[in-house]
Amino acid sequence: MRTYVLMTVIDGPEQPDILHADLDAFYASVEQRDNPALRGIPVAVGGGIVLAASYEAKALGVKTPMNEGEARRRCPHLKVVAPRMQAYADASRAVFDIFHDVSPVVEGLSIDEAFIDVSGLRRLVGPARQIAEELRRRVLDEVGLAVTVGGASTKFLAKVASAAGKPDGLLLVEPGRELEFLHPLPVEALWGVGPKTAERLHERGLYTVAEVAALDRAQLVAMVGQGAGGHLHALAHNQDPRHVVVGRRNRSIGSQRSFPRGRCGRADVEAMLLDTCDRVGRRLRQSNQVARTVTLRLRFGDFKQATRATTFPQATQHTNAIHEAAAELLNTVWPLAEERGLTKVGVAVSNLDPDDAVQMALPLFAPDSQPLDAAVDHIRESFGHRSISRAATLAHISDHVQVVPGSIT
DNA sequence: TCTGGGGTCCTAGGACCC
DNA sequence: TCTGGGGTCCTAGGACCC
Repeated sequence: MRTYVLMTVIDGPEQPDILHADLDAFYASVEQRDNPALRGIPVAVGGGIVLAASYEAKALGVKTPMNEGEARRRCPHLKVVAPRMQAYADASRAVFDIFHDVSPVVEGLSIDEAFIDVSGLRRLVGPARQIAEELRRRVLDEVGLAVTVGGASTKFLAKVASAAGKPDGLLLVEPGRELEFLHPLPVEALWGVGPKTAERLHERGLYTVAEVAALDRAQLVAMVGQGAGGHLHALAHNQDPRHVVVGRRNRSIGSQRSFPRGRCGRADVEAMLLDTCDRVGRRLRQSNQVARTVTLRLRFGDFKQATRATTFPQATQHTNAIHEAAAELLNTVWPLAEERGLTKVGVAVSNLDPDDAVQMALPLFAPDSQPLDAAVDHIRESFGHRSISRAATLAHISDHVQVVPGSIT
């Protein structure tokens, strides 16, 4: 058993540009905020499985995702409350409003964390520490939640810093002292190192980031593959060129459901499939996007997973089309599912494009008088993304096109 | 630790085109 | 008739993150 000493780096006059803000034990904290009887005691949010645990519960070994029985064994006085997703969404929105008020460059990562670029604010507002303190104070005063903030010169290290600063902390890594902070940490601190990769690194005697950093890229690539190897090498040297990106779009939308083995027959599975397709379709339309690929996700009795996918020539938003495709995919794997037993069914759509771009583009070109390629190029240039990815799509929508002469140059 | 539901990214192979 | 490189798109699986 190894132990690691976490070194605290005190920030000096030089201050980092990127903050990572992470709400502490988010769901559980919202419950404790809204119900005073839950404060100071171990609380888990969930039902059957723990979705979030308060710090009092974490201290007794309750983690996510742990099943409720195990959690109660570890913590007999655990108070388990049912999730209230709407309350968490509302709290998240209020917190993100504060983030946006503090800096225009905010990149949400999930319901409870975000990167914030403060590089442009030094002159206007002040250094990172001052901004981070203000942010923490406002989130506590205005929303009633504790947020931990990490700051560093890269996104990756800012995230590591916030993890090290938890709970209810602020940890800034002074520029120039990044490796001093990073290298003593366990390899698991590196973004992308989960159980499998950690095991492979441990097998070769690598336990700390410093030990990974001492290897050259080729050695790491030989251990864990091209992508992950290069990635690990870069992160171990705090090389992470990613910028904080505003308004990133989802690449997929999905919904899934699990159930005990043997519980569901074909009719039940089909009902669940229709329900998940309906949820996915609704969210797709709400987000003003269209999708071309439908993926059916299954988990069998042995917890092995399988996916089956199909791609339409033209994008759709309709529940019916999604459901037809998913039902057809289910048909093809049903013998396998019957043989092995199912424990999960899910549907996801991907290959997303903004719907409004297609709608807005319709009046812009004249399919009869312009070559399709030119029209496609024009739309792509106008909207700056793969708003239409195939001539087939264009041919399909051209029925609805209004001709506006001279609109293509 | 007997395993939720929402995602992201990478890899590898095959089809297909020039 | 055979051989080739480069590129894109699609499917399937897997690791990882919160």
